Amino acid sequence: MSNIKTIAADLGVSSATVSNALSGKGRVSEATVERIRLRARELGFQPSMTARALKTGRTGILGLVMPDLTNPLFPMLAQSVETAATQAGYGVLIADSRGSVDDQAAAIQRLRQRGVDGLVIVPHRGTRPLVKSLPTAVIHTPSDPENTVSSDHADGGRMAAQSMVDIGHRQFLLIGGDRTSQVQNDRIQGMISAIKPKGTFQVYWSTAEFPDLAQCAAQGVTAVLTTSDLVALRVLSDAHQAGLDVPGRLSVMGFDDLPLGMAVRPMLSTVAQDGAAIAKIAITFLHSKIENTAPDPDGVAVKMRLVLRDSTAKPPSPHQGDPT
Amino acid sequence: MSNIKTIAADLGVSSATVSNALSGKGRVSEATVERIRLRARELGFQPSMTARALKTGRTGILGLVMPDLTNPLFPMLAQSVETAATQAGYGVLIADSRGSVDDQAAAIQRLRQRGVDGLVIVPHRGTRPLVKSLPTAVIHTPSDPENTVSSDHADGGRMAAQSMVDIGHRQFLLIGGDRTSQVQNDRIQGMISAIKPKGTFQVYWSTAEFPDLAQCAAQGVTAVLTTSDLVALRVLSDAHQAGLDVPGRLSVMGFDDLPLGMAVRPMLSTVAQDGAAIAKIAITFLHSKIENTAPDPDGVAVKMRLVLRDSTAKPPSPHQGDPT
DNA sequence: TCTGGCTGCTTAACCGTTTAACCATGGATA
DNA sequence: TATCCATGGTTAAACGGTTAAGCAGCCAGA
Repeated sequence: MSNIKTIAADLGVSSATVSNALSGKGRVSEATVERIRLRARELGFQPSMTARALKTGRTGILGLVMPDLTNPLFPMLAQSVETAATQAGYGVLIADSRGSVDDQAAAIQRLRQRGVDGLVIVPHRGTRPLVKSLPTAVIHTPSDPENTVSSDHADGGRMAAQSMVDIGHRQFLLIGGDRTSQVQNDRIQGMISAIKPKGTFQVYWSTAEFPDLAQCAAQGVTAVLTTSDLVALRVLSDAHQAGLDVPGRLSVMGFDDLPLGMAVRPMLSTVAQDGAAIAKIAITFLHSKIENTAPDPDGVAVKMRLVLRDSTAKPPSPHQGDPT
Repeated sequence: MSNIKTIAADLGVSSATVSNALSGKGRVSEATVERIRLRARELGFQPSMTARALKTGRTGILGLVMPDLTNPLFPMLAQSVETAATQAGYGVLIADSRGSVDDQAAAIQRLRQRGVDGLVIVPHRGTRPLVKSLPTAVIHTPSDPENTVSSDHADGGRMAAQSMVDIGHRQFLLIGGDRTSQVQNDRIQGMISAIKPKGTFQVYWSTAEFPDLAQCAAQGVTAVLTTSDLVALRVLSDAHQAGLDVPGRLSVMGFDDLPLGMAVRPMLSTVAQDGAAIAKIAITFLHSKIENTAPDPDGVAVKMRLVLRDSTAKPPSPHQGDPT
């Protein structure tokens, strides 16, 4: 492997000059810079990140801590974060905190030992990461005071519900996945805020009790809003088994725009996160903290995008209503 | 931050002794080792991975290269790899090759620049990674000569099909996702090998043409085998819309055991990968290559596990058969 | 008593960069 | 002509570990 000294010796200059030429920092003549660049290219010179890290104290690596890598959102986030990080010149080290809070702390500890320059944390339900003396971006939900940037989940819920209200729905069923999730609570609250002025709703949490769709429909419910595509899929299945046509009789809205939404028929209407935007803001935030330049303070809540597909439609017109 | 010299100065020994004591390498008296350990603990000493890496030429980091992080299998694999790597004392740097072959090369290049000690590659469709002078574990399929370790996809397909043959199915519909995928081809071949002795089959590739289920059923097909849960989900939906009861009239088998399989009704029968085993073998392989100790040569093909849930059952008995 | 080997440490080089400090040269300015 | 500054470098010291080589002291064996 060629290093800075090889090049220096080759060209009869000092290694400092090579370093300066390549980084554009010191005072080196244009001609020398060219000679050095050329030789470096010829030799396929790759600076040792390790040596640089040792000297500068910066590894150029960011840690990505997620509660559970099997979380269906992980791929999207990982990809977005990786892309944004790469663009900003960082590498991404992953750490799975495997659900437990202790493991989350251990994972952070491991990353820190590896000398990461900063952390992107998707916090474990109900925990404060508490990372001291290390730049940290928390991706959670705007209602979390620790939040750095995230989707505006409440607004996403609101949009989803509002779109249904707008086309005539009045009686809603809201189904959350896990009642301990702050994100899902925010989504539900957003939905409620849009429904309240004109309609009625009931809330269920699927981990506790899955509602009887036939019964709900009989009572006049025409739209089911969920906090996750996975829950919506279950709703679609149950509706079928109950003989309720979707979207003819019942509209079903998912959340998160998972790949399954395109595979199921009817294709799921859902609310998508702008992972790219979130990741970019998070990385930019970290970068400015690491370089301690002025932080970019905007974009804490990233707008979600309503994706209307085939599982939602106008409610059945009243004269076709269920006679029960 | 305390370093090895702080401790050395504190205790009146040389930094070499501290290094030796902590790593258990040189000759240090038991008493001194204890004193050093104690002081290190007191100071919360964390050795600088960076400095160690510079001297030893080992970063203790592995790169994980995947064609597409939004691939539904990524979470499982990432989690397993992360777990196995952590256990072996490695960190995991991720790289998304975003589908394109060029990007895959670029991703590998980036990882190499960061000084990773080895690579776990899930190759892009139809490409040879071609990584020279860097320990590499390829997770693909046993039929790929470059393969280091992977699920025995063909055997998984065989198991899935055999289980259906065993309970009486004779006419099969096989649906692949992408005909250019070697993994999916192997699965299909495995299925065929089990069906051929006793039954008949047709193969479709869903990216090209999705079969008309009603028609297939009319022609006597009683079981649909897919190469992915996502495709199976589509089949389930279509079957519903065609009025074909699953599993009463049609059995549907997925592949990969994605989370959606538990959310849909009927719950999907599927074939699961043993990600933990694959990851462990891959990491062990890399580790032995890195330390160039004798490699552990077994376990190239990891057995898959048949998960029978509610979407598969005996075929309808002949006297209830479709009269058309 | 001398030799040899073991024990328990120290010394110092080294890994490959970065960077502060210094220096020689030449041209412009006073 | 003496002074000053800009230019284009060089030198050497870090960064924080690892590790080969060396060395003093001690004990055992001959």
